Amino acid sequence: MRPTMKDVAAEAGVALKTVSRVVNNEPGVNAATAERVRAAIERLGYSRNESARVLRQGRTSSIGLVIEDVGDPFYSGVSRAVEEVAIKHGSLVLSGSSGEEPAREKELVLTFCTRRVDGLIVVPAGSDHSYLRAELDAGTPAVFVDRPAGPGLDVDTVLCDNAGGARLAVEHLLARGHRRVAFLGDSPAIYTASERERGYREALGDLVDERLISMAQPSLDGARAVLDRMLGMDDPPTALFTGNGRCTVTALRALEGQRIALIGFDDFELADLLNPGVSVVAQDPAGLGRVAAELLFRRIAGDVGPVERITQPVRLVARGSGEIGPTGMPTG
Amino acid sequence: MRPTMKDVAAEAGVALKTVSRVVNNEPGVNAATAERVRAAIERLGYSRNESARVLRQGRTSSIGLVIEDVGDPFYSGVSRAVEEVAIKHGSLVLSGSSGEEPAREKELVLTFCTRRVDGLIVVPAGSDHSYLRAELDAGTPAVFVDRPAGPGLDVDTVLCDNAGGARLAVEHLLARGHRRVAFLGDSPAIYTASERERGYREALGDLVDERLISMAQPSLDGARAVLDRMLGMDDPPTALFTGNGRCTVTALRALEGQRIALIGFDDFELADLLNPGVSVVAQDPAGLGRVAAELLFRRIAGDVGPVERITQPVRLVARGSGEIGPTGMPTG
DNA sequence: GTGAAAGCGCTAACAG
DNA sequence: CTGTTAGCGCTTTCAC
Repeated sequence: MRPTMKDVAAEAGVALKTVSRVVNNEPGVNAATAERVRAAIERLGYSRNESARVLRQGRTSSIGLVIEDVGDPFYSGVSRAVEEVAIKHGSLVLSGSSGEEPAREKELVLTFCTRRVDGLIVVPAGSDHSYLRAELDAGTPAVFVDRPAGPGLDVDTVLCDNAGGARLAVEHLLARGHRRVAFLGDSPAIYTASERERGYREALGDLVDERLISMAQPSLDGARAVLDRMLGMDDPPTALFTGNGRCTVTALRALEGQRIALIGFDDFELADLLNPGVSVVAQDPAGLGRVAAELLFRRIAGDVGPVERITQPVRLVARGSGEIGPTGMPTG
Repeated sequence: MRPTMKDVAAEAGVALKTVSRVVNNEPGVNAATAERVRAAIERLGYSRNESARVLRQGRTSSIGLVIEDVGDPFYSGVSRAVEEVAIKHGSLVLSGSSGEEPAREKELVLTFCTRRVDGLIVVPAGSDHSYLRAELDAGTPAVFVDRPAGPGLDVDTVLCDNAGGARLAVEHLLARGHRRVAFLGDSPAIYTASERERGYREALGDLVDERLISMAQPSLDGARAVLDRMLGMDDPPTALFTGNGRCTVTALRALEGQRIALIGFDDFELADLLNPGVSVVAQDPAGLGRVAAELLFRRIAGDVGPVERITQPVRLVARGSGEIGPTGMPTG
């Protein structure tokens, strides 16, 4: 169907290998011959079959990316950055969403391996990654992003400072006079959620009140019930710290305009347009993706240095909601 | 390095082909033999090299997806849906962002073709797709999404009703008494932008005033200047129609709370949380992606019916900003 | 400079 | 039920 190198060789009246040389810009081909080959390629509309090249060379020039959900702005930011770096290295990206299901994560990773990707970038959904051991041993490097690999797997990891960010947020609220700070986080099974909870507890110290902590998948009704209960207490929270972007948005909807200090983990588009603007602890998804991808390509290129564990800083972006005082009035 | 079928065959004491049969679940293998092979596979940690299979079968079980930017929520929605459908068909997705650059689009498409993807889904950035002719002729089906292919290329296309949606928005404003409706759209070189402009003009008819139309890349300062100019006129607009999600957000920022009726094309997260809620013409990115992918897989499966041009409906979501009257007061 | 031959790991086609 | 042979399209090796 499609013309092959053999066809081009016949058309140009040269040997197969000469075509290969021209296609790969290898030196040692007479300029006139090369020109004849190029003409034949043009005439036949030849394009190299990468599958055959891959089979022979063992390098696919592609990497696998497993994230939680491309539809989520945080992960699509990571995605975009990874793609960018991959292009720069002449590599393509095979990507898939795990939807927070460990089985799906495993399936995607193994499928990518079966395609012999040169490397893997994984936002893990599960906590058992023993299935990766064989692939790592076979020489496929992997970098974990946003969450660490399960126990027993020593692998490059790029995280952001979850606990530190949470401390930052809570300290910001404490400095403005709050003593009753509630926490709405995602399921503690998720690494980032439990790390942020840890930072929250560390910052609050003796002020921790278990009744002000709720860790669960954020549904609107659920959040509403939780907030109603908390705000109905004798000593209700005067501030709220939400554990990720989805929690923040859910909480904002559930609050229905009730005025309470709020800081959310994760920045989101339009946070500045709400009234008051939503103060957040901002991560840098693009930075996360870029650093992870660059590390991966270093490994692919043969870097066998010790396992790296990189923590990216986060920063607090004050927009108003986090600067409301315990009495409901804005503070410095 | 990695074990091959040959290794497994040796380990199990059978012929290569028997291993192949077991790996592919082909019938006609003695249960005991199959078990022996499976044990060998397990022992050696064998996983099939998909590259070799691809080379032999000519099917890569992968499709290429070219969008404008994975980081954009609209396109990541499309992406997610495509991925979903692909998984269902046992296919992987190679994806890349064109960043609205025709050269990048072409490069991505051709790279995917060189990898022999089974099919292509393309959100075109450019308007010349003659480079695709050879690939289509070679039997690689393609579906264009969101925007049609350039002239001369008869190919399956899934669009949404851009002009109809724009009409819907403008008529909604007209019905509430507006006579001065401005339009802030993206560059008219982009198909969706010019289609929406067309719908806007059709709905307004004689009320069109060229001074109320601005079509350009939406920068914040640019939007601010345009809006200042328009709102400073003797007969300023009382309503604004924005041509896509980015334009809407930019306009909202530029307006800085100035109260004017507004309807935007494209829905966006948190539109309901702003005050007033932002009325929009909502597309269905997931639907767009799903329909396109399903059509593509029908083609890959051999459907050679006539070229399809599918238009997806849009719907108006009233949230408040589009229901402000010419005097600035809410209307029914 | 150029070319012939071998083989990457697998599946298709046929033979036993 | 099992095995043998050929060959997908390319790169590698070595010979001319």
